[in-house]
Amino acid sequence: MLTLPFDEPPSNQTGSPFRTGWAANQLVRSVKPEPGRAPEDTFECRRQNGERNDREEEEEEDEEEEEEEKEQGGGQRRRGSYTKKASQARLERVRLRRIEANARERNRMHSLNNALDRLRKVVPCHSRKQKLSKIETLRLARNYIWALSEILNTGKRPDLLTFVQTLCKGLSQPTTSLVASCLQLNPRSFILEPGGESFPLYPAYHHHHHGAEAVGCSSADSGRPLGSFCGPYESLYDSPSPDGSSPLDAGTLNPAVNFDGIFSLKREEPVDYRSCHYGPRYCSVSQGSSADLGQYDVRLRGQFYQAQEELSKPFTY
DNA sequence: TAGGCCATCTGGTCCT
DNA sequence: AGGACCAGATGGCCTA
Repeated sequence: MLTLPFDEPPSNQTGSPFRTGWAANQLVRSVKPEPGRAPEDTFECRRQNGERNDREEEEEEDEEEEEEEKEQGGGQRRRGSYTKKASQARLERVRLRRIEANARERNRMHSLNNALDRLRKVVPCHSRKQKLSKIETLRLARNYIWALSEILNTGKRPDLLTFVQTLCKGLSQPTTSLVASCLQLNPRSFILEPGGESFPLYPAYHHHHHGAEAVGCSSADSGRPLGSFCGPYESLYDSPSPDGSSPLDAGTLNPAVNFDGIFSLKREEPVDYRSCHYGPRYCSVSQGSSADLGQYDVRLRGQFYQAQEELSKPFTY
């Protein structure tokens, strides 16, 4: 399922929260429930069980200490109160450590989310309005890498349909639809059944949008079954699917410098869109379709530079 | 309302 | 000892 983007990732982990007294704030928050959060979700309340465990442990320790004192013939009251205070301090330390650990964990997850956001931006279909879920982002990225590596390995251009099928392998239907919309394909034409076979075939493209432009191995307006297209994973790809073994698994993929096809990892000559296999409309941002394509980025060709630049950035958290 | 996704807390484990 | 990493639990939000 696609999820709506949150306003702004809690990014810029410029500093650990507890360097700015965040932990202390949490101590306050632990007493006063955070608005919008159920009371039982507060640190204090949610800790009830764990806290009790900690306290039980502390009390057990205290008992042990007292027993030790008795054994040693001590057991004076002053010393007892002293250990009480000491255990209180220890308890505070334990609580503080927990709060700090929580903050670190939160930070860690934020870093992970930031990385995922960056991944979302370099994945073929990037929507500002509807963002891919984490799992779908990872799946799409994997498929994308797989597809690119196959292109580099075989040196063949995939037809659009095959390419999109590869991208959408294993994705949820909403994500598949999104990718299809990005590439102006009819999702029904290539959505794979669980077994990996295509659904019964329909005219593949939105004729109303850019006309019946021939794409791939077939003419779009012929109504020819998609089976007559370059079959998925057949003509182009040697490996059966992204789910099977891939060159990435084998570690045989060399970093490609120039592939004069759909994707340009590095290009020395000016782009000639007449040679673009998918036509110029797939080489730039789409706009104005029934699926409100204006909100999407399709990262092919020229946009790939941007993607690469994005990838080249050092990871900053 | 159920299900998906997410953020957060938490305790355990491993590593330095 | 303390931090990083991980997975489970929990509750909130959103959508179909």
